[in-house]
Amino acid sequence: MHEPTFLVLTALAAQPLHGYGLIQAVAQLSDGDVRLRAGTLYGALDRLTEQGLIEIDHEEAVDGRLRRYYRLSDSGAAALAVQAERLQRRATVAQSQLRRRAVPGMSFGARALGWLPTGLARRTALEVSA
Amino acid sequence: MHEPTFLVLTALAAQPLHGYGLIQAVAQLSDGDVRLRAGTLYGALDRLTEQGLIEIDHEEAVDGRLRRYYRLSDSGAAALAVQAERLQRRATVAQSQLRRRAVPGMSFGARALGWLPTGLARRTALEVSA
DNA sequence: CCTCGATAGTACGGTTGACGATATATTTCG
DNA sequence: CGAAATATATCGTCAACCGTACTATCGAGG
Repeated sequence: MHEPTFLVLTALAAQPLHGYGLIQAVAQLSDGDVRLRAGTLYGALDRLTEQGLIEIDHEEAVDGRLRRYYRLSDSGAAALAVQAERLQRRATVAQSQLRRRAVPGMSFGARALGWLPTGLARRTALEVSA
Repeated sequence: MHEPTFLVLTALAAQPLHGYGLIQAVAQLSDGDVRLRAGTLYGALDRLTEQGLIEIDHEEAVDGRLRRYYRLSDSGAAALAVQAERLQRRATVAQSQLRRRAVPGMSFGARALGWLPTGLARRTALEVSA
């Protein structure tokens, strides 16, 4: 799932919204760094509806203009929760890897071993000692 | 930036790796749920090199097979850090939005004020009644 | 001996999803 | 009267990812 899609679900988690409202909600929730384009939004809305992650809540005609409100379905809420946890894990892992990088006084062996492909670890150790 | 790309940078943050090593490192770092395909990997590697986020560390010929090691550049490390923070924020926002949703029997006031310190909650309640 | 799986890289075609541009229509405000 | 905000929709394009297949070496097992 990409960022725009994720943010659409995030916005709909709190309450039903219509297209234009979503554009603003997403901008707000992302601190202004994701500004949904119409093409992205309505594409995502159609796709998510088809996937059953969101549903049409109701339609309203205000002054001849249609407002179509979407709401998050139960399976959409579940999907969002799973996805949020996933992002959390990815962020944590990346930060922990970055910490391994910075520290200059750390020995290579202590840093690298443990998850290196077998054989490669042995080879590398030999290279270092050579 | 998509997940595979993000995980490639994450894997390279700790130490230089070659293509095949990256496939395994990414699988491990993602708890097995992202298994990079050759097409994805080498496409990403070329793209990231062009963008200056990674660099070729060195090349090795082992048994007639080429091993090309890549390392994370300084700007790549910066980009990864920024991206990781971004994911963290997205995850947090999504989880907070989901919390607002769940409880259906909760009144508006109780939902909105539930987490506020008592004194502040009374203030807000007055504002609402006004 | 020969196949299978792991290691290692390259090439190509297809699909998805996001994006920019554009069209349309109404209300509100200066 | 025109600009900006509100509101939905469509089109073509492109980046990124995916599957698959091809090349190649090596060790293990049948």
